[in-house]
Amino acid sequence: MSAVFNFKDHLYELFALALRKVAPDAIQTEIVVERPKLASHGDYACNLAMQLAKPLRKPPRDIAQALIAALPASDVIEKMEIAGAGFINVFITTAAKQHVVHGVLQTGAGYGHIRIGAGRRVGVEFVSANPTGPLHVGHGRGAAVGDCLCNVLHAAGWNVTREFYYNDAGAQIDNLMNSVRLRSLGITPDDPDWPEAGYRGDYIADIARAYLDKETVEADDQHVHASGDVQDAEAIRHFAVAYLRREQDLDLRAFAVEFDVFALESALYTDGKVEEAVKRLIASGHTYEQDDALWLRTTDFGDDKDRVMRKTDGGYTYFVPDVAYHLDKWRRGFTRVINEQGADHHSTITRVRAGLQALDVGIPQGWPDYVLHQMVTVLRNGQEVKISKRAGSYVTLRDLIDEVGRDATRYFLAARHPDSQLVFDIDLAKSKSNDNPVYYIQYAHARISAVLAQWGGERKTLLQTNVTLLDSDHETALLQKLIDYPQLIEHAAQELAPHLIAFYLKELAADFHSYYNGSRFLVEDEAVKLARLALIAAVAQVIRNGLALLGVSAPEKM
RNA sequence: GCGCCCGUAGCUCAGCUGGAUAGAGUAUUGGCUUCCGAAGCCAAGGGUCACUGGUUCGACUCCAGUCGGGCGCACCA
Repeated sequence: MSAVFNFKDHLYELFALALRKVAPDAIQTEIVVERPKLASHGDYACNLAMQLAKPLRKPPRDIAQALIAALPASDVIEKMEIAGAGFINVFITTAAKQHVVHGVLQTGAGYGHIRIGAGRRVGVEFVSANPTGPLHVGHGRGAAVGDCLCNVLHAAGWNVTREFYYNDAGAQIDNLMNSVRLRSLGITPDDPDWPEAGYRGDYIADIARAYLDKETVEADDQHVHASGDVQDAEAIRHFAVAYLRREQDLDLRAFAVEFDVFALESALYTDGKVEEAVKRLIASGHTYEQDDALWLRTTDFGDDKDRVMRKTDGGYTYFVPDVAYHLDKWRRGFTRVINEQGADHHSTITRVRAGLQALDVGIPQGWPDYVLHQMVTVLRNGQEVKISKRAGSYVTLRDLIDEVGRDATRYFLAARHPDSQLVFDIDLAKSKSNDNPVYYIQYAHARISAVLAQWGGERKTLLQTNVTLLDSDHETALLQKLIDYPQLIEHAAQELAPHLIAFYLKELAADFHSYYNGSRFLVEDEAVKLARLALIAAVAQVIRNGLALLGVSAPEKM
């Protein structure tokens, strides 16, 4: 298949050649080829002439004229126009655009897969909830954004490893153990003796009951039997962590999110990785003893004050195992790592990066990358929802999935820029009507499926269909939208912005619905019929591909 | 007080590394089905892009400051 429909890169190359001829002394000038907002401005526009106006000291329109004259011939270009201050607007021939239909139908689920990742490895850590309670809506956002990001990076040609880190060591786990122990002894959060920091949710009582009933839970490929002994703190701790890990796994499964690696904080201690990292940091000379504690001079690496590594009581602060953990990631060969976390963890970034720099093992500055998502508030009947019976003080992910379904939950949590605070409107997500974008997109897919089913022909017929009849406004708009899809993947992967997929799909669905209302497909004229069916089959394919990236289903009937 | 994020239509939000007349959904108003799915389509109204200054041929976009909202500022994790 020799047909070109990556017109953007194609034009970029042509303009680069023209630049060499017109302005050999200014070949470093950045070339930008973009899609204009208005159709009257062509399919692609280049601002190179305006960029060159200053170095060449000539009017941009004259330079544009020269660039056009110097541009190598291309049979995909219908015409070029100079517009505005000196834009070169390029119009692509409809014939060239039509090739995309066969391109999509031939590559199928692979359409949109590009090679910018070049098979390089990237480790993406997300969710990483502590095993101290059920997953809540904030974790859900992390799961939806992180999973979609992984899918996008995979489509962009990266070799992605999904990783979940859980803190099964430290003070909060002591707190969990203690809360379960007290519950086992019949003490409730209402009791005056209940500790201030104790976990209060109903799930603590569930764990205590299971422990007393000597249940067995299966989590992380191991079976943990409860002894029922209320005095055995270690046994309670072990059981409680396993119990909550199982619950979180069930939540993730319900959300259709899978991980390749589960990393345990406790293992970093038992494997000696924490000790080793500490030794390296001391050897690096960036540490010092003060007030019976060991400090890391993070101010050497841009922090605003130094941080304690080893406390007076001999324990390490949180970021020390975190540094050890990231050293381990580095050694596992992840030259690129992306951590998707809630924005409330922001303060650790500087510390972890500083620790990694202090190790002096060749880790580049600014490694790893972070994607931080802002807080989620949940709305019902226009009121903010805070209370969940199970969790005590927040909305669980399971509640949301049960109430509005997996598709809508994933869509709504992934469809916003991670930097923006998110309002999750339960009533909107539940509504099976025109105000719900998930159904709007799925409906487009179901409509196409229905038409194709009614036609009843074979898919391979469409692969050979003559598509030169596709030239109406609606049809060329859809062709261009399909052409844009691979560039969308590239953009979303570069910007680490999975929400762009959701917006694209809404636009694609809108273009289709508009086309649908103005056209009939199962018409008498066989050539027209097959051409239109081929087009909408390609649209359905791209909707499927895009929804798959979001982890949302593409039903044939609704 | 310091750091990070945000501020775009009544509401929820897009706006790509600066580009041409700032967009969508929803809500409001008015239209469209003898025919493939009306969970749809078409149209209208709705804006000081928080504010001020700067950089630029060009600023919603970049920089500085102000105001407002969120999060974080432990020898917690």
